[in-house]
Amino acid sequence: MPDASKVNDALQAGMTLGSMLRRMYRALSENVYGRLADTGFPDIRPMHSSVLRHLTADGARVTTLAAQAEITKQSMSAIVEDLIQHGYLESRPDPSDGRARLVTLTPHGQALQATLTRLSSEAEKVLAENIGEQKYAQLRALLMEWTQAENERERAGK
Amino acid sequence: MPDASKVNDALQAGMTLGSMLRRMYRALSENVYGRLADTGFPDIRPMHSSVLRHLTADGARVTTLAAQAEITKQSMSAIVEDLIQHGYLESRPDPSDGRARLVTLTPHGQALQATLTRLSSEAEKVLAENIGEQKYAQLRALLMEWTQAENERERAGK
DNA sequence: CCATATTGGTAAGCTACACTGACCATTATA
DNA sequence: TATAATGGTCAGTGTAGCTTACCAATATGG
Repeated sequence: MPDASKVNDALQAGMTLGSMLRRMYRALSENVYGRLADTGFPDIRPMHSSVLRHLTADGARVTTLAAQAEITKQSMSAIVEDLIQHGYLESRPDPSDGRARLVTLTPHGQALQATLTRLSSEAEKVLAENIGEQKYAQLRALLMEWTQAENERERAGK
Repeated sequence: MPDASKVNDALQAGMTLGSMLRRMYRALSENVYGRLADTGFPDIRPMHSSVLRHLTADGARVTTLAAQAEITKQSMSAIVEDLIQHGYLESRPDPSDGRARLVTLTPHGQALQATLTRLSSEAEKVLAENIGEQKYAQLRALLMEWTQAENERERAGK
C-alpha cells in the first residue's frame, strides 16, 4: 500500500505527478532537440517529432498522421508543409484515392529520423545512468503499460 | 539489465520515454482542469498552477515564484496579474524591500488552491486504479527520486 | 560615502504550437 | 443518384511562453 500521507505531503509541496512528468519530459526534450540542432538539424523542433515518430517507409496520409499524433489535421498539415519546405518530406497524390496525398520521407528526412531515434535513445541512456538501469527499466515498463492500456480504453470508449 | 532490443523496438514504434511522459501528463492535466472548470473555477488553466503550486500562506515575490516554476519573471508576472484580476491573489508592497511586492492568496485563492490539490489527488487516484496501487506507488517514487536528484544536479551545476 | 553592480519588476513585441469554423473536391452509401 | 462521409485546405484565434530593453531600489567595494 502506498503511503498516502506521504503523497499528501508531496502534493502540498507542489510535487504532483503531473508536474514531475512534465519536468522530466522537458529535460528529455531539451536534451534531444538541443543536440539535434548541433548535429545539422537546427530547423527541427519538438512539434516536428509528431510526424517523424510515426511516419514509416510506406508513407502516410495527413489525416492518419494527425490521428496518431492526436492533433487536428490542420495542425498536422502545417507541420508536414513545413517539413516539405525544408526538404525532409515530400507528398504526392495517393493513386488509390483522388482526395488524398501520400507523405513520404526524402533521404534527408530518413537521415533526420535516424538521428532523432539515436538522440532519443542517448537521452534515455543518460537518464538511465542518473537513476540506475533497474529503475529506468521499471519506469519505462510502467509507462508502456499505462500507454497501452490507455490505447485500449480509447478504442473501447469510442 | 533492461532489454535493450525491446527498448529499441519501442523507439522505432515511436514510443519514446518523452512521448509517453507527455501523454500521461496531458491525461492528468485534462482530467484536473476539466473538472476544475465544473467546480466553479472555469477561468483557471494549467499555466496558473505554476503559481498555485508553490505559493504558501506567507506570500512570495514574483521573482521567487518564477524561479520555482522555472519560467521567466515576465511570464510569471503576467500569470500573477491574471490571477489578481480574477480575485485569486493580491499583491502589496514588500515592507522589507522597496522594489519588491508580496503576492498572497485571497480567501477565494485559498479555496482554489485547496480544490486544485484535491482534484490532483483524485486524478492520481484514478491513475492508480488503472495501473494498480503498487505500480502507481512505484511510478511516483521513481519520479520523486529523479526530481530531487535533478534539483541537486541543478544546484551543483550552477 | 558614493559609484557601480545587482536585484525586483515592468513594457513591448515576438515565436511556437495548437485550436475552431468554414469550405472544397472526391468517394462511399442508402 | 442524392446525400453523407472523408481527405484536405484556408483564414483566423488563443495560449503559453520567450527576448530585449528599461526603471527604480538596494547592496557592495574602494
